[in-house]
Amino acid sequence: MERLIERLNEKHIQPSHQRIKILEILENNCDHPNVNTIYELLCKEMPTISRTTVYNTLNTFVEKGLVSALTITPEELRYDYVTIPHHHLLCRMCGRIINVEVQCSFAVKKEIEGHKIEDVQGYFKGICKECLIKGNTEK
Amino acid sequence: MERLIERLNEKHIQPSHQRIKILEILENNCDHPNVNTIYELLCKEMPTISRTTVYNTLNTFVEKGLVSALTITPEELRYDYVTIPHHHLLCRMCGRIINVEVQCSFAVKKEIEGHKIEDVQGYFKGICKECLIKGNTEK
DNA sequence: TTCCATAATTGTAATGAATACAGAATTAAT
DNA sequence: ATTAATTCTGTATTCATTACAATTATGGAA
Ligand SMILES: [Mn+2]
Ligand SMILES: [Mn+2]
Ligand SMILES: [Zn+2]
Ligand SMILES: [Zn+2]
Repeated sequence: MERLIERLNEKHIQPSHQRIKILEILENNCDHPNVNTIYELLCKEMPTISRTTVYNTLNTFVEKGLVSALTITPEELRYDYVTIPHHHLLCRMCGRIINVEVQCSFAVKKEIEGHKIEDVQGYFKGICKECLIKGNTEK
Repeated sequence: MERLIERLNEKHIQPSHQRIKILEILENNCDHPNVNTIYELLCKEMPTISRTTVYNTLNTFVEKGLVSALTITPEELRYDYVTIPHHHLLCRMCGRIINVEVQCSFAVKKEIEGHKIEDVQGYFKGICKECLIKGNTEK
């Protein structure tokens, strides 16, 4: 709680109740939730929250570099509490996005073929370990 | 033209006029156009084409593995005539998506940390070479 | 504490990509 | 030519996201 307020202050974001709660949800949900998932979790504790507030807050967080947005699924943005670059796996069975440790030599380059690089995203699509174990392999 | 029909036949897609034209546009536009760009180019030669046909056709192409769809921009899908895996650069100034040669050792793996890998996408965000030369570096 | 300016939140309307669907047109088979 | 299947078209719908204006909360000055 104090730690969350601290993180908000570091990025010069006013720590309102809504913002603290949204950041807390991001911290506790490592499978990169979308706006709707965040909104529904939020409703349990803040029944008056507005969907617009969730959108506004997440946009602010991304602009200030507090969290990152992933464009992996075509339908919607997914949000990531972690901003240091890392790769992801999108499971086509359960829909979760899972962090993957990959040390890619190109992830640190600032220039490739004359183009200026500011951000790197790497992702895999497939079936996650848990779904494989459950035999959850065809829909 | 014959080559395009050949490619459609290989994938068991009936080579209708619309499909041939759409495939031709994809072949001639290497910056990974979206549906609207394809539609507007198409209108010049086929004024009666329907936007729905563009969507249907591209969905068919992707399902049959003739072209690939890129989820790099959050707004829309971008389409790629090339299906063999390669990396991309999204230019935040001109919006083009440019192919980048990167030999990533992870792009060929079939399994990572217990997860089954079926597809790999890697992309960079930044400013393309042409925009840098033009000094087109701040919007 | 009270007042005021600013920022944050909310609800509704609007936008825009993508899909659903049903009828029209085209093509292929008989 | 007739029929059946496929493709194409236009419209309506869905859904994520943004625009906007009104309301509420916040923080500082008096
Ligand atoms: Mn992550
Ligand atoms: Mn490409
Ligand atoms: Zn899974
Ligand atoms: Zn550019």
